[in-house]
Amino acid sequence: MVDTVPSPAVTGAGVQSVDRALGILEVLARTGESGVTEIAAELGVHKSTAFRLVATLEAHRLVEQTADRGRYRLGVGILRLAGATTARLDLVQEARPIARQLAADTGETVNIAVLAESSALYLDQVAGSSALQPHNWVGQHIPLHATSNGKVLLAGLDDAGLEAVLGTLATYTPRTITGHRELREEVARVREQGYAVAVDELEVGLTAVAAPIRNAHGDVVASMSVSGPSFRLTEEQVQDVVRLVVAAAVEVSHRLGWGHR
Amino acid sequence: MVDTVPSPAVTGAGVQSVDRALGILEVLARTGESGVTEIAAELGVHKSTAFRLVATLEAHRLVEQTADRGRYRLGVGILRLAGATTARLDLVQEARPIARQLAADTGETVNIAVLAESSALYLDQVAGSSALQPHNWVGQHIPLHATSNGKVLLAGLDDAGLEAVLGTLATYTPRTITGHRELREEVARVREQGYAVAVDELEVGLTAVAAPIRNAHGDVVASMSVSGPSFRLTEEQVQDVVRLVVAAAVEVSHRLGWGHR
DNA sequence: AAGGGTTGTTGCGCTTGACGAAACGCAGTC
DNA sequence: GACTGCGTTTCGTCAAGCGCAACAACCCTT
Repeated sequence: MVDTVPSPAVTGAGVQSVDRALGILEVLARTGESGVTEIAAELGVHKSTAFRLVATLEAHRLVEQTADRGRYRLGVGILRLAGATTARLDLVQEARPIARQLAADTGETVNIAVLAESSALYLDQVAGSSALQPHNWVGQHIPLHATSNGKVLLAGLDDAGLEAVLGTLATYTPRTITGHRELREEVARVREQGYAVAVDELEVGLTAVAAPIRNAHGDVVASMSVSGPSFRLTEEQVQDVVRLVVAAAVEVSHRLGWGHR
Repeated sequence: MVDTVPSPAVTGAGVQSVDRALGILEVLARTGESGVTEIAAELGVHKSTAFRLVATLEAHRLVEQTADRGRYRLGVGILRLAGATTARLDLVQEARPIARQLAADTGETVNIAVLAESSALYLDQVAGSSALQPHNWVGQHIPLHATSNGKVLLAGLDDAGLEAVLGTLATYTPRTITGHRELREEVARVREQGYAVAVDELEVGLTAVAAPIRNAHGDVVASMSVSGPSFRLTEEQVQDVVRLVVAAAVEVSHRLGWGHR
């Protein structure tokens, strides 16, 4: 196969039609909703081709159309697959009931994240009781240096690994840590105290507290966080939340075999 | 195309290779982990075909292999897509058309409520066809122990959470459940039968039936109810309404990803 | 160590199945 | 009412994907 066209959205490896179909899923994930013509243009293929691929995806419930002759968006089949994906991760299985309890106790949203290729990958989320809820982070890659989860995961690395993932540190808010030296100091602090706090570092008005989850060997395999609007998580409240998050993370760690000699 | 083999797992509609690739995802969702040979047998295709499809899926991170030459399982790309899906999946938005249909079928008012800090918060309401209509509850906080919606939401909690929200139980009518023990029994009954009924418990002359709405993890995230004057919702009518409400709630749950496995 | 029996992986022709062009039905809209 | 946009359908063509078979690691048992 030769690269005749730039083909912007398609990686171009493997079975062509499958490759294009998966490209459609990615387009829909990015745009939220698109028409056949729009998708075809994005992939650089003919309308009819895009239509046939979309129809196949629709037969498997991976996409659905909004009206009888309307645009397309991602469907519930994706959620079923996602459920099966997390079901096999015993980390999520073990952590879920504890995360749910933590969400109930704090009234805020609980997230579980792992380290994946220089960023934090969010595996699971339990919504807090409040009507005001943040958007769903599950499946998203989030910068390590601007989140409480990320700092906990960084603190779990040794110095060599830490160095490897530190590239340029993007600025999200005035409070984002952007200097290598400051970040290293912050990571050392997290390591020492066993938890991390991030106030307005990723988004102004967003506060989060995170603690490490360890496996039987004591390695930090994941991070559990409570996050909510800064006006609800004031400095004194954070102190209470820290205790709860750390206790919950320790409980999960125990379930994963940590601390049993 | 002729049906040479039964081809059990594949629907057989649309673009063949895409259809097969998506079939692989479904196989992996079901088995959790499979080898190329196993997958090929399941789809009724040659090993090499299965391998190429799997490799394409892997390029998009939808599947990943356990070791360098190992079996395959669903990958993190699925989670990423799921994140984009739930971002667009609003409970109210998904439930709206179904609630409207339910209101049309029953002729009564349909409400959707979530749990919010020891009370039921009404998110949406679709008016029934009758001229006699209750006032609009949207945005109001309603006691959990005196409504069908509230009892469904209580039934979705574990025992610890249930205990936490049970304070003093206010009396609204002679039929309001006010004893902790009776309420616990009622909640247990709701849990078992999958729906709740409240007759004259909040207001004399007001009858309501509610069923739980679940997310992809099976958690009860909301409750959907049909309510109307008790003289229209007689005991026999309630039986029909129960079926309709439960069916509607299940349909909404499916749209939110519930029902895998 | 040597053997058979598994895996997952890779070239290679043949042909089937997916592609693009164009036409179609249906909504709005000027 | 012609026009323009959409999603959908049909159809002939040809290359893209398929099955075959050989390959390379890995387990077993011998």
